[in-house]
Amino acid sequence: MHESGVEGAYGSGRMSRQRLLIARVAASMPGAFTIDALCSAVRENDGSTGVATVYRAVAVLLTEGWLERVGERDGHALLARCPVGPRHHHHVVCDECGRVEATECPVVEAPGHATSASFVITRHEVTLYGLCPQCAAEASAEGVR
Amino acid sequence: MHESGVEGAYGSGRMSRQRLLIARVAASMPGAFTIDALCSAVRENDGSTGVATVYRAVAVLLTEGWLERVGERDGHALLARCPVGPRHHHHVVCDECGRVEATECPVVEAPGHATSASFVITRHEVTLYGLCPQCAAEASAEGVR
DNA sequence: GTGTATGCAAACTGTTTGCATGGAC
DNA sequence: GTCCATGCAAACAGTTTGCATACAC
Repeated sequence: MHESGVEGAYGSGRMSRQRLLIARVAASMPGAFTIDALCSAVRENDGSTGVATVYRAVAVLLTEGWLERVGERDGHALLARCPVGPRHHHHVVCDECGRVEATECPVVEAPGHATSASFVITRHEVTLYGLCPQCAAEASAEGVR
Repeated sequence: MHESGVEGAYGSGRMSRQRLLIARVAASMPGAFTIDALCSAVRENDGSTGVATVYRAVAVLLTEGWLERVGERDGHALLARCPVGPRHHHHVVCDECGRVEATECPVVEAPGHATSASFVITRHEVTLYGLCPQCAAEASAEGVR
């Protein structure tokens, strides 16, 4: 594997053992994750890594665009390594397993849209939630049981 | 004025001086507001009202559906009294003054949507941000100046 | 060698909870 | 009269910061 592009993750910042670990763990997450899930996973791998380091690293990864905020759950931000890059897109989050995929923008920029017609829309946030193929299959199996 | 429907705001809960004040202040907010903006506004009106009371009241107002989470700014939830009611809808938030309006759902439920096709979408969150008519007018006036 | 990243712990912010008291119904 | 809502302060969770040390470059 090509290390998932971990090398440039911190931009011009220095690469340390901890930062490498944090980026690797983040990249290996199956889907969206909260910061403290990341903390746990990192510390499980190396208990000597402090939480502050994880927070600082994540802040850098976010400003570098290597990680993204893709939504939220129970008031906690959901992060994910998004392969799409800076192109305009949104995310689908699996409510069951947290898997995240990029999706095309489902928003109609209809100019005559009812109440919003008088607003000048500059940006929008969209997150779709549901079940990924695997979880959907399991759920329907449960239902039949 | 008809008190903006403050009477039923807390459902079957009891109405107190503080709760009445909190609901009135919330209803008088020009647009979306954060909890601590509400706290400040309430305490400005009656310094003896504790923050805990505001938080507890807001929790009730949210579960009653009298208030709604309409988005977020700097990691803080934006709340607003939404006149639309429980019908499916979304919000347009003015980045400048915080004014909020309801808008029709701009999401296309296209069944064949690229990557999300394999996901079973159960819900979505959409918030539009931009400038309300007034702020847009002011902004363009600034630009011309 | 220089300067950034780290670990630790303390500080800090926003929110919730326990408990005795006051007030709504 | 009963029970809910309040105020206060303490507890709490999540996050950030200060500082001395370790390490990348």
